Amino acid sequence: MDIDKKIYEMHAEMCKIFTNSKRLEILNILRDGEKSVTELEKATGLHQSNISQHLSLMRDKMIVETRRDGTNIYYSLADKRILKAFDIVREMLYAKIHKNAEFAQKLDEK
Amino acid sequence: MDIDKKIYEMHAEMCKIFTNSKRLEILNILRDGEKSVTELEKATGLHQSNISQHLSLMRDKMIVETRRDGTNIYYSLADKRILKAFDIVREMLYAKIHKNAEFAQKLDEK
DNA sequence: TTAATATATTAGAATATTAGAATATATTTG
DNA sequence: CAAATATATTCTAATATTCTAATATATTAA
Repeated sequence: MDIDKKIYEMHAEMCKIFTNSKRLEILNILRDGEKSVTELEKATGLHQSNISQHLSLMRDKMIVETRRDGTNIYYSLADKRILKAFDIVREMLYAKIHKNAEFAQKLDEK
Repeated sequence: MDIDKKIYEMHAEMCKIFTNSKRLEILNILRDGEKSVTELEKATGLHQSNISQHLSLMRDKMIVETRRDGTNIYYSLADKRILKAFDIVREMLYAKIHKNAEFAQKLDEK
């Protein structure tokens, strides 16, 4: 298969991970370093099974890595470069929000 | 609603656009500048209706912009910053491929 | 106005994703 | 070994996404 197509598919596949706001929240919490499932449960308020599902998915896709310490399992980012990509998207979103706000204001002025 | 949650949701929503390899291919073609639907049809080999659907979606989400010239409609990127994010993801993917290849080679050596 | 070209929309079947409930597994402590 | 704690897995109903084919709309040229 065409190598370019393959990369597009891998890219699309990776982005599927980022289509869930809870997963993005989890990843953003991991920005500061590894966290256990329980810590993530407290930080997000999600059900344990649900967090575990999200983490399992992200581990399969090699977005996060794990380290066991006793009964705890600590999750961390496998490649911190993803944070840079997230930051760019966030910049774009803020710009979009700002643009929309300006547009709304112009409508009000009429 | 919590502003952070809102941003995570917008981010997730935007990433939905990138979960389709055809859309990523289209966006990458637009890297070089605006293209008409027909040009994109030729470049990708996709059905016209399908391209139109993808473009319509990306236009709704303000990822691409349009300009009409006669019967042609030219599509372009609304915010070129997205390309930088794509490049980071691609770097990560290449690193992952490389890592996997090394691992496979170690297995062979045994 | 009619034909030709470019683009958009709709409908529908196949497939994928989600959260939560229930259950299972693994580790430590007593 | 039994109990307690932490984490993982499985199942299911609801919802969302995909592509193709068919049809519709818009613009230009004759």
